[in-house]
Amino acid sequence: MVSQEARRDQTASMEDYLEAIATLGGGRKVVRVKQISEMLGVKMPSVTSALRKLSEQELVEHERYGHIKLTPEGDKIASDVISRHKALTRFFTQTLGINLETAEEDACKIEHIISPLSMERLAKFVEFMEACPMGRDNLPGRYECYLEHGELPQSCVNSSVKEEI
Amino acid sequence: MVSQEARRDQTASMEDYLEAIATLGGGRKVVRVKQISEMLGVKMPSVTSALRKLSEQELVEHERYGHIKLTPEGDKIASDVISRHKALTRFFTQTLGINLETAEEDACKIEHIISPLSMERLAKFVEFMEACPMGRDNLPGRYECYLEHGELPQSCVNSSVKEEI
DNA sequence: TACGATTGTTAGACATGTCTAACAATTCTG
DNA sequence: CAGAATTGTTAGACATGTCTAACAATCGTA
Repeated sequence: MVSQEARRDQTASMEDYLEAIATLGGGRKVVRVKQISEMLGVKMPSVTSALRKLSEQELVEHERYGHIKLTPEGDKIASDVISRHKALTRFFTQTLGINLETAEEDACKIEHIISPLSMERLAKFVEFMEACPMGRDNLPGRYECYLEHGELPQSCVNSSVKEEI
Repeated sequence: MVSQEARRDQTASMEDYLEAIATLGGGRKVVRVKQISEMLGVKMPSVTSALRKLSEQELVEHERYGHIKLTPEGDKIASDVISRHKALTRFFTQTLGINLETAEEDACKIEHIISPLSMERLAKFVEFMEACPMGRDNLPGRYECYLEHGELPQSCVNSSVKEEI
């Protein structure tokens, strides 16, 4: 089972730019340099510079003072980054119980460096936790309990398993 | 519950150097520039350059052609990085079933960028999976099953839950 | 102990990606 | 529709961390 991801030969920075453009341009909205700069927390010249590089690679269409638009190839990479981002965010929020803000921050960094294999497995794990009748309900509960007490007292062990079977 | 980690104001690179020195110097063994360069896959001048920076910050003791040794402060940071590395590796191998090599590679990158909160929760999650009588045994099994079949058929659901209660 | 091999250092080039300052194009509005 | 405000670009400095090439120190051994 080979996953057909877009080629991952972009730097973390360039992936961030592609991701931002895809996100901002979602509903065919016009994408502006300033929006990108604000979303990524960089200054506008950094965006201009990145757009030039991405244009040279034909991942973005951009002419001076003009439209910013992903090419099909750029969009493929962006979609891939976004799907990694989503899976990671779900893992952090749903499995680990992290707040959304922190989860997004971590996802934003890890999405660029995690191996394709680990990414695929992690995504599957999240799916599993959502699909599994035990995992969906009991496991997070038991994990919560573990977080609170630092161990699994008998009451805790018993309280959340039986009714699921 | 505030975890008292070493301050995390080092770059990923510098953390890598500290980690390598700690690992190589484990049993009071002499640490050499060449070993560090091989372990990290960089050339020797990169190591020399890094050692100078770390010396300036008093995280490493190093004089020209001389010993390489972590200061107590450097050792604190290194230990912290190593503990993150171990927890991440355990997560990837035990929870996700990733091979050790890939797990180590991913751990090596993520250890530098994951937030303290997510790191703490992830470590707890691994502990939980090991401690939980259900998690330890059944959950990985069911997850394996899910990996293989892409869903949770009834037989799969039933086969690994009942006997644990 | 002196020479050759190995290890370590220095100097300086290079790649990436950021920034500020200055300038240019575009757009809004009176 | 002209000037002001906003947005975008260019040029060039800077930080990080890598590399190669050349040189220096150390070590093992004949």
